Amino acid sequence: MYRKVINTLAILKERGFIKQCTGGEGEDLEKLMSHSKITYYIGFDPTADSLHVGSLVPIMAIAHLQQDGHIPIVIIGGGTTMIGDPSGKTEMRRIMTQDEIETNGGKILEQLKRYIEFGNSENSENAGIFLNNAEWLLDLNYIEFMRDIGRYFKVNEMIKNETYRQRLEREEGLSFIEFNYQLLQAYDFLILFDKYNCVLQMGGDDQWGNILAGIDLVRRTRFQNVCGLTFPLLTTARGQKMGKTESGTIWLDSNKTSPYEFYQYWINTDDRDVIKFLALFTFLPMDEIDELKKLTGEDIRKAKEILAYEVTKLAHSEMEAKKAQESSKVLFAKNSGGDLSAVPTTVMNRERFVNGISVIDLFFETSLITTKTAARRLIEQGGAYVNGKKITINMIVTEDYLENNILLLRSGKKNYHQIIVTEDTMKPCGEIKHHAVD
RNA sequence: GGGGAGAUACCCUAGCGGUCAAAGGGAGCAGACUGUAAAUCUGCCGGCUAUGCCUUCGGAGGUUCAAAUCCUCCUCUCCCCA
Repeated sequence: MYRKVINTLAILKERGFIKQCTGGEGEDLEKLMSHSKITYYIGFDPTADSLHVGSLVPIMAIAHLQQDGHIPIVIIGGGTTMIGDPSGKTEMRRIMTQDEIETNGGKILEQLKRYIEFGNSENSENAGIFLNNAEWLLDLNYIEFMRDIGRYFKVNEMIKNETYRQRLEREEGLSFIEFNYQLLQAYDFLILFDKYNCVLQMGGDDQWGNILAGIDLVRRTRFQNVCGLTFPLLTTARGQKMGKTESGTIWLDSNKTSPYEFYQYWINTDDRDVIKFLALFTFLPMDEIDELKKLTGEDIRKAKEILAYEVTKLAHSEMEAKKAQESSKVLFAKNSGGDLSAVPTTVMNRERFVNGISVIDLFFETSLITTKTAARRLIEQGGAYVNGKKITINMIVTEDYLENNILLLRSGKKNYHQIIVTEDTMKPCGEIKHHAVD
């Protein structure tokens, strides 16, 4: 391991993971962590069947701590999701079934395994623990809960909380079950403290109030000091939410966002974000990152390439990262003859080209555009290319255009798509899905 | 429970009988410039078998030659009072 710094917290701090921390500058936590290995937890939202780039901050934070020997607990909010966290939401969230949550949770666990070690047995001293809080929330008895837990929450304190105050002030309405969210999350912390001696909860900065509520609950019921830590809520330099692009969310699931697209997302990082992202989303040592910080102008692209490669390697695999990198180099750095297999691909039968296929139809059948009107517009505006040549609206593409049974389409400056032509008439047409391979 | 306001394209928002596929802004796309960055400027921005046709203005009906605009009912949202 590259680690030179002993103090884990210092690592998180210097890499930009810490927004707020209990105990001033985190002295309490520092003390706790220096004495012994601690158990800490983060909750993930199981509302989607995949995590996305926005979840990478907590994931990396968990990984850093685990690499230092601490024991992570990941919980998915199977119980709390059924209520919906009002934090920062203007509307109530859709209520999901346990089934959906279970399924999503399973997929999320698989993704987390790339970053965090979860041992089923005692194969590791600090293997991660994966839990669904439905386990203890679903069977709660209302009266008992009110008596044992509810009594510790003062409504006048709660409504001072930013989360609730906004909702109350705007008179948008805050339903009683949403108001209870904080109690449940605090209760999670208490349960984890009791069962696993979990002493630290981490989360996005919007979770600060909920985390403090949990800390209070443990103090009041168990007379023990536990800690909390929040991550900054990241936006890109342009003010976009992390992981959201024009074309949608950047998922960790390779079926939803291919490794190539994933790589492209990162290599297109804004200049101003590169160093910050290297620190947060890769395990590169800080002194190396400091070196990259010296790059200016066009050279910053080198740092972006490293960022894209490293992050893709973590999320998918070294092989996928290499393929994505090579394909990108062929397309953008004009390294000819390289491997283009990572580029989004559509397979079509040779038959289609015998009589020729109109460029509108050709583009329409790829994921480059979604309607024929868009295809027409793209071509008319001069943004469509086949094999690097600008095309016109009436063009018909025939076998003559094929180069080794491949057509390379381009939309705009940087959206590539290849069409592979097959002789086999039995093979169905369609997009090829990319799967991450270890 | 009483009173009021509203639901318009991806989002915000105008339109309030024909000239409305629907102003403006944002987002997005394309072009120029560049470094697969940012900023800036220009064009596009419902769909299609495309100088025309089709479907849109919460839902269902109705009035009219003509409805996003008027009427009726329904659904939902917000505000004020209790």
